[in-house]
Amino acid sequence: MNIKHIASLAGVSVATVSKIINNYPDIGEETRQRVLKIMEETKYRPSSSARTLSTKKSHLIGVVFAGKLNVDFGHPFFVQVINAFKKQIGLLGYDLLFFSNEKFLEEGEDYLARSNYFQVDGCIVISGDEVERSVFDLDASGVPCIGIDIELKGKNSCYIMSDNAKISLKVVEHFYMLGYRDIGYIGPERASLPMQQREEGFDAALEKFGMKPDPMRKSYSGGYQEEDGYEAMRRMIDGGELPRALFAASDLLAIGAMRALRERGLRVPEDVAIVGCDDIEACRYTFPPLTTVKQDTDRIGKMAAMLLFDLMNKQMDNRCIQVEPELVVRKSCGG
Amino acid sequence: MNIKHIASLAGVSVATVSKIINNYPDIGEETRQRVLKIMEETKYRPSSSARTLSTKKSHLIGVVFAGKLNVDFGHPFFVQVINAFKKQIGLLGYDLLFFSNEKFLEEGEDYLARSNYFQVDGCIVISGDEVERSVFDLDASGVPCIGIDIELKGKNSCYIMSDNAKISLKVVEHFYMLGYRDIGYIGPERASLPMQQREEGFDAALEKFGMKPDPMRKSYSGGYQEEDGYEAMRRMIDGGELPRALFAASDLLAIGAMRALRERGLRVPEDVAIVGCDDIEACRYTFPPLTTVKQDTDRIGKMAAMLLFDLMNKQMDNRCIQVEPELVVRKSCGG
DNA sequence: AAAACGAACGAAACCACTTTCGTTAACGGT
DNA sequence: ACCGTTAACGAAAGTGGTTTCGTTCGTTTT
Repeated sequence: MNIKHIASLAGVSVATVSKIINNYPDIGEETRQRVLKIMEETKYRPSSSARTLSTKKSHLIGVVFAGKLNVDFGHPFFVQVINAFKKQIGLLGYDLLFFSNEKFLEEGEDYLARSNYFQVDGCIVISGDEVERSVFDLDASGVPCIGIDIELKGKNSCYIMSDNAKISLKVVEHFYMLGYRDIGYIGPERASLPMQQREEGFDAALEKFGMKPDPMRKSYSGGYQEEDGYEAMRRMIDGGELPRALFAASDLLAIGAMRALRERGLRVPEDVAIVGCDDIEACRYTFPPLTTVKQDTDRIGKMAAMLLFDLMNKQMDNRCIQVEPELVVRKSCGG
Repeated sequence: MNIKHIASLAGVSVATVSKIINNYPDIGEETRQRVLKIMEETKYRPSSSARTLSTKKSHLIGVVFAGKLNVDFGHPFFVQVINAFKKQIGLLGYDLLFFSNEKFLEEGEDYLARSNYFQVDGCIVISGDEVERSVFDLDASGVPCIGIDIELKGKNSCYIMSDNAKISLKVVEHFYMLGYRDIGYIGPERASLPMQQREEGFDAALEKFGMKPDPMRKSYSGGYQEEDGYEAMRRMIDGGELPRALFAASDLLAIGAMRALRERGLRVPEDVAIVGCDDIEACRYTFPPLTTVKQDTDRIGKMAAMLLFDLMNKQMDNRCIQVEPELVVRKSCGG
């Protein structure tokens, strides 16, 4: 069932049918209704590939998980963002295409090639840790891109992330209000931009409240996982200088740290208060429930969609949007 | 940069280039190499839409989340399955297209229409709770479909789910070995097929071990969420008949039940032992860590991909595959 | 009544590729 | 020298739409 059938059923030309589909104004009302009715009855739907072929617009958004394979559907933050993004971009008439990196990595293909192949109208790129070069090729190529937690500099790109300095500020402030003057930090060492910002923001916040950063109260983790937090915490305990309050740069890190603490007979929050970051679902179910800073993933995803839409449809400057974080107080700092 | 450019650069016809791309045998080795070299240098990639248009194959798999909107990227089980599925289907050369239900629900479009529009080669449909009619239209249409946790009967469909009866059997057996003779159940009442199977399997398993099902030891939850488990547990506590062991048909339910127990001063596992189902990430971080039955999501996803591949490429009978579950012992039953 | 005009519609080129079928030339066999 | 065969390649007809540019015809203007 294609446009030709519809045309002949309605006794008009294919051009006319096409114009009706695309809301051209130069069609009489009676014919429009007649054709519409036939399309309805036959459940006709135009073919997206034929359409894409002639218009160069696919109404598809490519989704790229940048970074070593751990950033995929399993990543809680990513999942929330993409969920919100999907809702909003769906409302705007786009569908999501997930590039499968498996096959094409082995064949040496890259994201740009995939984007061209499918003629996606734009891409959202979400970054975990280190980012492969091919992501920046894509960015530089002029395909409209919006980056989450990654600095994209292409002329048709923008990027969005939480205000990470403010995240740290909020936790330090929270500790300070609770009377803590002795605050440690756990986070990955050579890390993504957001993580760097969190650490720098942490140091800055300490200063702001009249405390001074102390390298002895920092413990660097290899990665972002629970296990990494566990290791980092153990090293901090064994190192001797145990702070009374601790900011872990991700919830998983915090959860791992709590496990290490518990193993050594230390109690949260009595012996050490702790706050995480991200507000993944698991925070609510730990013991004690973890105080954390929520990244506003709904807003990030939604903004990403709207920004990308603008990027695809009008000229725009490259810019970065920061999204306000929110402290979520649970039980891991007492109270 | 299209096939015509390549052809003229190489001094051959477009037909020849096309044949080279598609590995036709009737091309001389020298010309093949020459053309290949040019394609390499120009980074040429054929257009997927043109290709789809003429071959009717898009190499795209449609992903449909069936059920009331809660089944999306936020659903842990779904996410794990789709992740494994994506890996395997990616290896086979397919990419994933997520239908955005937002827009098209409001416009009265359905899954079948979307599938036709994009000419997806097949679909994976993942079911949470109740399933809208449009899913069965898709199933019946002959588009190759594979269902996860949903019984699809179309002639080009298969479905996969965990062996839910065995899940229940394994938990009852576990409790039995630990000496419990008094086992309760929490689960949704009017529920999806897997949930029904779990409940029936539970009853059957009790009989098998010489215990008898007791309605007083069942508490039905409205849904699948933590809150639902909390409510159901409270009702059970207030109802008076508190079993010493409890099987919750999902981890979130179990986590909610644990919260209700703790609130009433009851301890897990001392006062009541509990096991959940699914093995979501949070199980590891609850207090105590939750013993549960792991659905083998890797295997489910992978099998789904391979089955769908067969469905798309050869004639096959409709059938159902059951996947073996695995008990994961943590701390919520003592020991 | 002739000219001008606008509304409604269609012819045809185009998008980038696939695939069938035909053509050509070289080669081996007799 | 002639025929049959095969290897290597190209012409052209699809595939299902979109869009430009006419064309036709009824209506208004002068």
